[in-house]
Amino acid sequence: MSKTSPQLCCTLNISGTDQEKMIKMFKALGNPIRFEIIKFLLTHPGCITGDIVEYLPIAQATVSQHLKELKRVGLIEGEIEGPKTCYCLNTNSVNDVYKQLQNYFATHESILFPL
Amino acid sequence: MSKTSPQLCCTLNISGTDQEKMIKMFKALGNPIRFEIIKFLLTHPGCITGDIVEYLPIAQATVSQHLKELKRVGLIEGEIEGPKTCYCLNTNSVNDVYKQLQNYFATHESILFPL
DNA sequence: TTTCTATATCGTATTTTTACGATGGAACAA
DNA sequence: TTGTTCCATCGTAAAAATACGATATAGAAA
Repeated sequence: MSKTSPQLCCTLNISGTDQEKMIKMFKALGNPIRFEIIKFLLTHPGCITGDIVEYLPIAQATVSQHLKELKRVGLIEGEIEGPKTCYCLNTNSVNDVYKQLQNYFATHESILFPL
Repeated sequence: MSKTSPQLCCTLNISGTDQEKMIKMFKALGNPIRFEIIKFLLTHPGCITGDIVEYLPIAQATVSQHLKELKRVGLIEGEIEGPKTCYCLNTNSVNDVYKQLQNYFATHESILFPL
């Protein structure tokens, strides 16, 4: 390619795009603790912070920090109920990312599924 | 759940498992530069390091570092050809991760695809 | 009211990531 | 041989992530 079509430089000016959202979600899922939280919420929808803290081998403050990050990127939602907070997956966001991935695979099918 | 089934603590002792591999790939894909490299390889299979360096707005050493990381987690492969290195996606690994994701979605279909 | 419970946030220490220039080595060209 | 190109690695600086104890706050209970 160096000697053929000189492709324009990639600028990475993609703030707010779907791709950027997907990258943030990948990053969030790329941490073992946060991945376990997502898995836990799959099997325990609507549980409270304390349940997750009890399940994980880390301090409560750290769990809270991870929950905040998962909420920030849109993977989960928290609903305050009195002194507790109920967390559940944001299924819409999760589905959106999954659809984007499916789209990537469909678009580059011949490369990703070689005969 | 706090008052019902006391679930065992998650130990995160998952070294070498498929899940750990997937988490590492998520982490690798959770960086904008590395995501762009993967996208570039989708459209420019078999290109050399210099092509990627030319495309991205960062230094050659940094690109090389990211390529090393993508190779480490198994998303790409590099083949040395004389003084150059040809990179391409590891389609097997990519497909494996995709299949795992499909499995997660299928297993928790009722939660992830609410009516 | 006071006390307790649940959880978010603060402050901070440690580790990891990211980026760069400089260097080194391997293969090709002259 | 010498010089050049390509690219990985080294050394390092800056930024971000991760973790914890301590604290604050809001609601429930006493």
